[in-house]
Amino acid sequence: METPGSQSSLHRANLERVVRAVRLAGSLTQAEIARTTGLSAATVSNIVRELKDSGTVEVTPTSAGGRRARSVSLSGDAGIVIGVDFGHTHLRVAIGNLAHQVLAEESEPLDVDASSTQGFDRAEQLVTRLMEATGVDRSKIAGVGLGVPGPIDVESGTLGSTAILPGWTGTNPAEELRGRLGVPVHVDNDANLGALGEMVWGSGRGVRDLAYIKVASGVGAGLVINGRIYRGPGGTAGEIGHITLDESGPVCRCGNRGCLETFAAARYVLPLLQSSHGTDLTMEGVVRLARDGDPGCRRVIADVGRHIGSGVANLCNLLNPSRVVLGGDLAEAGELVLGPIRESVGRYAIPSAARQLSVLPGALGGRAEVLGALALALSEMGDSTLLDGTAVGALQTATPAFT
Amino acid sequence: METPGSQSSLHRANLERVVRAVRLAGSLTQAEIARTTGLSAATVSNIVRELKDSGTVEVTPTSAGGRRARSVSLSGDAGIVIGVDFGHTHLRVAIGNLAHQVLAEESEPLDVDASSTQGFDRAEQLVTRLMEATGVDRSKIAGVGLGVPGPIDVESGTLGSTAILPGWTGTNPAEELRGRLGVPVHVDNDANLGALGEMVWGSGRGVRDLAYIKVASGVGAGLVINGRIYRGPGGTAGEIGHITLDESGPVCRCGNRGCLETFAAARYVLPLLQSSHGTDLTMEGVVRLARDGDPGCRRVIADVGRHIGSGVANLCNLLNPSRVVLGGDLAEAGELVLGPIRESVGRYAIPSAARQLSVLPGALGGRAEVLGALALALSEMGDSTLLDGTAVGALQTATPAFT
DNA sequence: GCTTAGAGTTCACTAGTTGGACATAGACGG
DNA sequence: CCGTCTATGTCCAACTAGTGAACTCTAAGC
Repeated sequence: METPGSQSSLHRANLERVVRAVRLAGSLTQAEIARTTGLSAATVSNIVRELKDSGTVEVTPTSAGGRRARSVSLSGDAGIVIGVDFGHTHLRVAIGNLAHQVLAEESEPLDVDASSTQGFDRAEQLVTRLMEATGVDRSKIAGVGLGVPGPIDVESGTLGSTAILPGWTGTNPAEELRGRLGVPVHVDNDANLGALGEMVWGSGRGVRDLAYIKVASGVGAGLVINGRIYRGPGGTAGEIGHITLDESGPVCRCGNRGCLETFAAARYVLPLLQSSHGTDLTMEGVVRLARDGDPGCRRVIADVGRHIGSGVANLCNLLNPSRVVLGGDLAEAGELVLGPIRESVGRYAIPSAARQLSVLPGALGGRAEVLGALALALSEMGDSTLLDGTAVGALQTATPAFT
Repeated sequence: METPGSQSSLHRANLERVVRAVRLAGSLTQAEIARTTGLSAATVSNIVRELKDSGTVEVTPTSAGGRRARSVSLSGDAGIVIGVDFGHTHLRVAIGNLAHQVLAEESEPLDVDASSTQGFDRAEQLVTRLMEATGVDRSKIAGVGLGVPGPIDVESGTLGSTAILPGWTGTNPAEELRGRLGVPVHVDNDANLGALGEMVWGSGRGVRDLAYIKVASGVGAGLVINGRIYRGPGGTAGEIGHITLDESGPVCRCGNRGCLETFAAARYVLPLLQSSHGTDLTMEGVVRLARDGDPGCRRVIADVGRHIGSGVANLCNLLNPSRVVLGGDLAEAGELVLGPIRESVGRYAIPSAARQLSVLPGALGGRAEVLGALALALSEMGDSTLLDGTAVGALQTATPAFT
């Protein structure tokens, strides 16, 4: 069945080429498809017919302006994907279609200490509710992307260190959700998904090499290299939170001293303000106070920024990305934290690496991870879900918007 | 002419598939080619005939053992590639064929302060001499890989900071050599080429993600990610020498303080031994003395190792490679330096990242860079030199042994 | 209303892969 | 020593799929 060098494989590649072109552009006429893909008009004509028959694509008879151009676009209801994001304090679900449009999105608070069963129950309920709200049939689900706030082995789907999610010890979140929803579930950690989300929909659009730094209760980074999430052979790439900034600094939960995390993560930073600002402060609260002018909070945030900048400088020297996107609660602080980051990067990175680097706040806020989960589902579907007429009848390109 | 989705492109892909299979295996019968590539026997038959006619491949009429299997192998003289490596104190040239065999190799001392013209003259002479020694016709040269010991913009071929190679200011080494040899020249810096060399022929075989750390007069790293050299959008990835280990450490030539380089590079380390061991010490000398038991040299090398280990730990946390290969003069120290590196990595990297990391000495010694230059020439030839019957008549696969 | 130019379709042609038939040649057994 | 067997490589007819050219269609512009 698999004939890797045959004409049919060429045909499939051409189908994917067309779908990718349409997805990137939103909608195109056949002539435009022919120009952008380099295929001949005749071939495009055949391919579009085939895609139309399989329901992957919609042809709107008359378009704007011109002579008689029929515009081709991905049919929104050919299939949908679902993104699920478990955070430390929330659960978030989004539903999108193959055209990269978000149809519905909702979040609700969720206690970290909730048992995993309870978490999955809530997730399933929320998915069901949103599916009903959008009115799409459940059989249309083509895939699910799942985000968890901790180290996870993408291959096996098992959680790494379970110290972070105590209630989840021994569970396999992807398997769990697959069992409940009956569709393939792809899982990754929150930093990687944030990177993916910002890359497809947010501050990382058009960039092939970026680092997404998420500062929350921990500090993590999602790395995009050559347009793809890079996880490393062991799956633990991006652990920027545990690079050493000061060998004799505070002891970190990882067992070392002076990790970036001990200078930047909420659990180490908030206590600094306890005596002056009370004990029930959150990172969000600190950011809000800082924006309102509170000098102590401003100082703390600037210090955090400087330390993050040191870490980012090391990252730049090693990887030389063209963009760094800051996510997590801290990103809300805007220039209050970005300024010090840029300053530190300018000081500690070699000039040629820092020169063409831009440091931006994430454009998606807390939505980055769910949307990244959507993107994960879309991209993973890529080459596995073929258009074999059956099932969703959908045809997806590999790495949708990553070209 | 370029029809990205046509049958001819499929045909070309199949040609490359066959050549790649043959290259990886050394020699194969047609039936074996059919099995490994998944193509049908008939197609293989046609392709082999075509390749034989174009001179890319040789068919030895009778092979070992079996019925009547004719074994197919790359014809050694279908085309050759040349690697040229400029070091701080030497010039090295190697000649190889398309079958990944090194035909000749030679090095001679070269003063860094030599004018660039003199350097290129010497390189041209050495190439000519080796070509005569191997008896291969000059027209067979398919490509040249060139290594320079400093930052270079691979796209434009221009040298970056010329502080390191003062006599070379304003030259474009690739252009220069292209002019003299009349063939395409591809250039990269020494660390990247060392990584490539070790990956194809040395300690990095079979690994898709590795870092090659070269410690010489400076400290640099060549990163291999997903089987390809990663240079970063700005071309300066791998600058591990300038990650900050100690914010109040010694001032580095880059303008910062406490860079890894100030603890590990020859120019900063050798002075430590001046008062006790005299002034005309080289890194090689220190390594030799250390191996012979000199306690001062041992201590210095161990300290260097510990600092390198700190840098490598940061690199592991960020990139999580499966292997780190140590190159440069320092690698000769073997366990004297690798031990402390491993120890530091174990201490400063998070356990899950360090767990499946192996730290090995380079297997190629000072040859890593030239051989990497060969590999660069081979891989760059890949998709640009098509088999259009003309010229070398050669057909190369993209990224020869990197699959 | 006529012309025109770009859009999409049809058709004959061609490139290229495939399965099956066929020839070949060594190995094995009698 | 000879027939049989088996795997190899080649040839041929069938089939798949892309392409250029001719053709049709529509709306804009004069």
